Amino acid sequence: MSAFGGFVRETREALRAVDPSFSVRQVAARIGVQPSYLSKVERGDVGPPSENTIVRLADDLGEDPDVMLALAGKVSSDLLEVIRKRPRLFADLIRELKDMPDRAVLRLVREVRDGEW
Amino acid sequence: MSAFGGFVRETREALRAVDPSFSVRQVAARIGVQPSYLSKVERGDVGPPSENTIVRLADDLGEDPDVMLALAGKVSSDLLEVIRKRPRLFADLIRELKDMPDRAVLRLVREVRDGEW
DNA sequence: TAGACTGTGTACTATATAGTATACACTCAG
DNA sequence: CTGAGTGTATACTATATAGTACACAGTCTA
Repeated sequence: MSAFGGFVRETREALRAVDPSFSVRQVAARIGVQPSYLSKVERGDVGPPSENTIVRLADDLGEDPDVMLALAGKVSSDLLEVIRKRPRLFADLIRELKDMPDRAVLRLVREVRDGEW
Repeated sequence: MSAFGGFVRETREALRAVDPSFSVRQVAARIGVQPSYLSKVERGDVGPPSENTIVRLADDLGEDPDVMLALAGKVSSDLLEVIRKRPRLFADLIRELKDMPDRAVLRLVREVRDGEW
């Protein structure tokens, strides 16, 4: 049971407990894959789905797509594009922040967002 | 001629003008691929090589691996790992910085590096 | 003019990615 | 006791990735 698969199964089962439309079949139908495939994904029988499929799944389950992509060992392609456009700048920044505590990075995010600079 | 291939060819040719050991054959031998493959890569006849091969090539050519990976449409796997470990934090930060001018991001990098906070 | 280079064309390959399609056994409400 | 719904096993596939192996024609130089 992969980290990704386990997360999907638990999240979906929790939703199913209060809403029967969160069966494997119905979720699969909504996100546009075969039920057997979603079943295999949940049990880690196959690798995680593509980015698009993960995003549709995250949307259906009400979960954060970036977190679900991370569980699948991926990074959203829009973030990759930002880095690819200015690789030196962002590579330096990310490596610099690699070992910083969450609160330090969070403070940086807020500073940038609030334009305090 | 892809962006990546063109860059490799021009960089290698420039080096070859002053050092004959920068022929297709000899570079290919040093980085561990077939000469015909490197030739095809340079002409964009095939897609860009794997991350490992790009890094060895960047090393041999004395170029920045992050820049060469970016030209190949890729992002270094060590950066991906940083993001994957704290996806919410880094996704927010990167999206926040997406449209910021270079100097603003650079200032941030320096602030973090110099511990001015 | 032979030998040692140069780059490149052609053909092939192994592995991964991202699924589909169909059929099967089980459960549970009416 | 049936029929609608549940999850899953099995078999198959199309495309991409990341190259290898070998042969070939041209050039340069000693």
